[in-house]
Amino acid sequence: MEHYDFKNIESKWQKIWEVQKSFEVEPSSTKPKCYVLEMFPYPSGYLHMGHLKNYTLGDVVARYKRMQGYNVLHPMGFDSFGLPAENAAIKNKIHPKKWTYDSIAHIKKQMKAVGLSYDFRREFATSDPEYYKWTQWLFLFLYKQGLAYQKEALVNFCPQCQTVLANEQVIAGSCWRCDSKVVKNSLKQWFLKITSYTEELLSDLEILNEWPEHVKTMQKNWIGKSYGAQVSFPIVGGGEIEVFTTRLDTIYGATFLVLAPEHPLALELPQDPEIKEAIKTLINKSLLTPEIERSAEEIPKEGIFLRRYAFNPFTEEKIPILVANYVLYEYGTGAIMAVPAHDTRDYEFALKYNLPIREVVVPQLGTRCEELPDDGYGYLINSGPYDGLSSEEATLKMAEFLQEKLLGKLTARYKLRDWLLSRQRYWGVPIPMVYCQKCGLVPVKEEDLPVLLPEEIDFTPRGMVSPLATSDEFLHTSCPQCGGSAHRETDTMDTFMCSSWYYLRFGSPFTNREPFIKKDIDYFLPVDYYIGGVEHAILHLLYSRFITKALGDGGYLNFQEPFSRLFTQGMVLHTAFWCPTHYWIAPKDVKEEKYCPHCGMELTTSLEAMSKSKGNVVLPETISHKYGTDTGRMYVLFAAPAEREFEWKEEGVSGIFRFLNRVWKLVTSYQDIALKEMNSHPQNKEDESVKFITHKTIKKVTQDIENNFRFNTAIAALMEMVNDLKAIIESNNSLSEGVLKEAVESLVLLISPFAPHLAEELWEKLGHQNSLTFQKWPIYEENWVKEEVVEMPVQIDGKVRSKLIVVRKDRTLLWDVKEEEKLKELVLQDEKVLKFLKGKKVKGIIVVPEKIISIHTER
RNA sequence: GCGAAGGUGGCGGAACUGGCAGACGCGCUGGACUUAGGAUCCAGUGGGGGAAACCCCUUGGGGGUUCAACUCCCCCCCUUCGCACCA
Repeated sequence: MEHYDFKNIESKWQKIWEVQKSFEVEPSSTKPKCYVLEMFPYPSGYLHMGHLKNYTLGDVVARYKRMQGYNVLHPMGFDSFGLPAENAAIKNKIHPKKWTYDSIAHIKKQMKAVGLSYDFRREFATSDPEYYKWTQWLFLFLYKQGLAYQKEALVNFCPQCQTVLANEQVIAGSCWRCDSKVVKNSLKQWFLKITSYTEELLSDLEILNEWPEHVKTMQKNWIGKSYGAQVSFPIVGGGEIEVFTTRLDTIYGATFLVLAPEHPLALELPQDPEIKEAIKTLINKSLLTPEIERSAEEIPKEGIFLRRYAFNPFTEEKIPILVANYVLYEYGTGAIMAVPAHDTRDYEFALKYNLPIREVVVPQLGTRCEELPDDGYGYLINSGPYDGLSSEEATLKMAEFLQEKLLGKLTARYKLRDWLLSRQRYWGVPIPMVYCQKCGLVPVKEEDLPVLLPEEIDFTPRGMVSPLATSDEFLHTSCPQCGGSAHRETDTMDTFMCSSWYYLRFGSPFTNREPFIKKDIDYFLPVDYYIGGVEHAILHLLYSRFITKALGDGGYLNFQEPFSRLFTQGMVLHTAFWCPTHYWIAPKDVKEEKYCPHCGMELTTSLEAMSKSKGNVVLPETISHKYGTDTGRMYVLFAAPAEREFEWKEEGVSGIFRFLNRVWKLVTSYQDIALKEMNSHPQNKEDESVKFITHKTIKKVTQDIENNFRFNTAIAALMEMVNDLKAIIESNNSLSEGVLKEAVESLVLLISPFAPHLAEELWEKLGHQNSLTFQKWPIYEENWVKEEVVEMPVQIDGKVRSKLIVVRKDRTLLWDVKEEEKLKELVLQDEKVLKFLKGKKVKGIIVVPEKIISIHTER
């Protein structure tokens, strides 16, 4: 018998799919669409097991949906602008462009070798001028909508990467890429006004029913809405300080005010030059220290009294004004009312500087707080006319008072801030703006796009200035408005801009006259299944949602949300080694157990997500060369539930390979069975068993695919099917061919999304002419998913003591109530049951149809 | 500190709205076929007791509800991941 020759089979079918253009798709007026998208990769050399898992998840859905009759859009491309290309280029002295496109070529080859069913005609890289032309167009669109603006701002700067970072890219005060501490610098920067959409971004989370809850929570936290009040405190001697508080009810306990060091009033208010100096020192200090050290719990609170006072509008007392490092300028108004009795931070600060503490909210009237600070809600004391009110009532009453006196009102604040777009780096999309001496800031004309990234350039990072500024050819241009001499904006865009709209372009990549043809987008979008890692839960997804909404308001789109269904897959982990001085050490370089090859330091071993930078990648080829890519695909799906991370281990792979071989042997023993016309109606008991196995499996696999990517159990069900079929076939020769044909064909169809090459070959061997890409997915008959004979366990006092064999009526209904009574009689005649009931008194019998019979006795 | 997810054999993991815990796979043990097998096939495999029939125990720990609990309730422990001076 022919053996399972995966090498030839795989290349054969990959060629056929290519020649037959199996996966190319166009909008159709008759077929319903399904848009399956995996997050496209950053092309950093090659694909590893983590990518394989991600793309296979999508591929299974895509292939399944095709068989269900959907017109499936399944595209792929490359997120190819960004830092690593530059870093690699500097390190290896290759141009980022060459490095990037070499990478892309290699990765594409790998993708094809895996048999991913992409429409490669739609492929693009975000660094293609044909694509970034439209990214620039998008920027101009936002600019015209008033959603892009420039601002001198304190920005997060990473000294290691030599670039400005968005707030989202600062993780606990460190750079998201290299972990260096981030410092603050002042620079004129481009921002996108994502805050115009804060409320929509928040409230539309409600309609994303098919998104994982935790991702929505993360976005909610990031947007960070909090309800409170803004209150003006009049300054003694004129002026006022506005604060934001979520605890208006505690305002009688506000015994001092605190300004952030950067607050403009911090330098204006004090009259004493000594204090001014001290404040300047404090400002510098808080700018230079990273926002928060990764593991350090807290920066010690430091403050300076300005020797100025404000009136508490409620108590009308004079309270001191201070400046302190624990108040953030970016949040709220940059100033707070301090209520030490009911806020831990204020309490700590008050103790240190000996400021008054006044308890104003108690848990129950007539009691006192057990311990201060106490940030719980309760009832007011020491609060004048508000005494005795609950926190809630008091807040409303106090707000009325504020409104009357025009001193404030209830309001909400958000943590979300505008998206800092500018990057002082080379390998990115040039921002299409021009500075004219006469006209000022002028957008590049649409017909002059793209503003090409110059290739001959020294792209080493130089800190606060983009490398583009060193290219005279790029820099000097004429003004689009007056034609006079002008120079270009030299900053490039954050690469999240590139990935914030790529899913739209996939729906319509063939036009070079507009970013996309609306009619095509109307058909294919939104994305039905979006699959990728949780690491993009905030940044990429929030930006994409924002861009979708902005384009929608501009009339370009007619849907609210770009991704209807989101699936976050668990990462593939592998052992990695870490040296405190030499960072990640590739496992292949670790010879002496756990010692750094460079310095001999002891290495830290940990499980990490596979990534090139950690050196712990395993390539798909290590499996496909030995077992074939179908085995590799199936293994990453079988090893663990799709949403869970798992540690890569090669040991388990052979199990899948053995299984595919069993499938091969089983199916090839029925060559050309498809050519015969046969009735699949069962003729005998064995036929019925086979029929039952078949339909039970169809049901299970279908539901597992539909129900949240439960591919691991779907594959287990297929294994069970094969095991059971083999057992029956080997012990019987009375099986009807029609029933067998149905079983074997179903098996091949069911396995095809997972192991498409094998399935195609077997389908052909069975005698079919056409590729099974568009074969109909099998449908189970409800009649045949339940076995006729049911074995019911009998429990006595909670322990299984016997089993009762019951025959189902008409395959559907098990029994009616009368028969339930009969079963009770029956079970009391059972020998084993009688044995265990000896000397006991039966208190009750419970019959759960299809499940169990439970007897309990008096105890 | 706050929030979320999770803890089941030697390992990865199954178990639908409470109904036979350990599906499926790896590994391991024994056997068959073999010059050989790291190929294939068959059998066994949670722990303990017993010659056996069988019996007892077992889903992080402790309590509870129920005829019946991995599943529900209360308390505690541990792990992972988010957020973290956000007023």
